[in-house]
Amino acid sequence: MKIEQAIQQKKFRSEQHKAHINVLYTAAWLSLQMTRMLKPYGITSQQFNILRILKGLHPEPATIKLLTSRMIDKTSNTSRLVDKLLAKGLLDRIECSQDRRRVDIRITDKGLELINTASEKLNLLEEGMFQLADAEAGELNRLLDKMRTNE
Amino acid sequence: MKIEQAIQQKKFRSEQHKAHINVLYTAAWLSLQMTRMLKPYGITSQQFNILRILKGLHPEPATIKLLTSRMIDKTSNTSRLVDKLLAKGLLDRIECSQDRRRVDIRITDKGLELINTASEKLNLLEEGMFQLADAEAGELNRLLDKMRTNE
DNA sequence: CTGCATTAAATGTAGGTACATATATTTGCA
DNA sequence: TGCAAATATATGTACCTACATTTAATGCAG
Repeated sequence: MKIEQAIQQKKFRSEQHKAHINVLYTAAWLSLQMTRMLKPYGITSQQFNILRILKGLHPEPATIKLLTSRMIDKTSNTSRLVDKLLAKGLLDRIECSQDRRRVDIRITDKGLELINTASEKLNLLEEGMFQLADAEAGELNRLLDKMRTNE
Repeated sequence: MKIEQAIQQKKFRSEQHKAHINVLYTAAWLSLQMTRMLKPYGITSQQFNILRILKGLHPEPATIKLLTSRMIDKTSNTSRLVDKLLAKGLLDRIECSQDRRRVDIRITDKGLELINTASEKLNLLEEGMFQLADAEAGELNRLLDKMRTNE
């Protein structure tokens, strides 16, 4: 569906303005797909994001600071998200002996198992979702990176 | 900044997967810019979205249902957002006499004034933000629309 | 013309974000 | 050494989303 139909707006000030709206709309749509897909696993997409980062580092631990720097949403409240995952037994929190301000966080076996199963589902979702050829996806990445030049 | 640096991840499963992450990241970045820009005006970006739609319709009113269908985020809680704007005197709510389930919502002069001032600021922000040529923005729109083919 | 499905809007609840501020620990330097 | 600045994490608050449920009014089939 074209963005014009999706939000029932015929005209836009410019192609740039339309692209702004289109990025927001597409991200909301992608988020919703992911939220629904993860629901049966009892985690949210932000929580999934944290598990994904921890899986990549495993068996090395991460600090809250490291997790935050790798999050897609930079203003996420990592401490509180970690609390939720801890309560579900999906990760461990160990106080760091060298620097007692820091906390080492490591994914548990239960966490690894969950993310492996959920990732398979997510891959299937992405396959159906992505109608883009490799070259098109590459161009999309280039354009998005360029859009954020003033980052 | 490239997405690889932004979230400190060197490798992605595919260009498509990278594009998925990139759309989410770019939207979060755009949202944050907008949130901060609107802060001095005392409204959030969701509230701005509602005022923008009402301005486009003015002097015609909108129902909650119409507003929802035009929102960028389809799961927004339009009733509650309208409540907030009503409390600030930026719109009026009139019960509809033909169909007493419905509520007619119209932007006030104060609302129009606010959105006109805020829009100027937003345009300036967008000018600085968009490094994309018209043709590039057009291509970005095409690719995003295609990404959501299964919508 | 009545009873039930449908529709429009509001609301309860759990989880998230944005930002300011608090708490604890470490570092650096006079 | 001692103490202020810097750093790592946690927390309070206001606003937001996702979804199920509620309330109220309308439409329409028999």
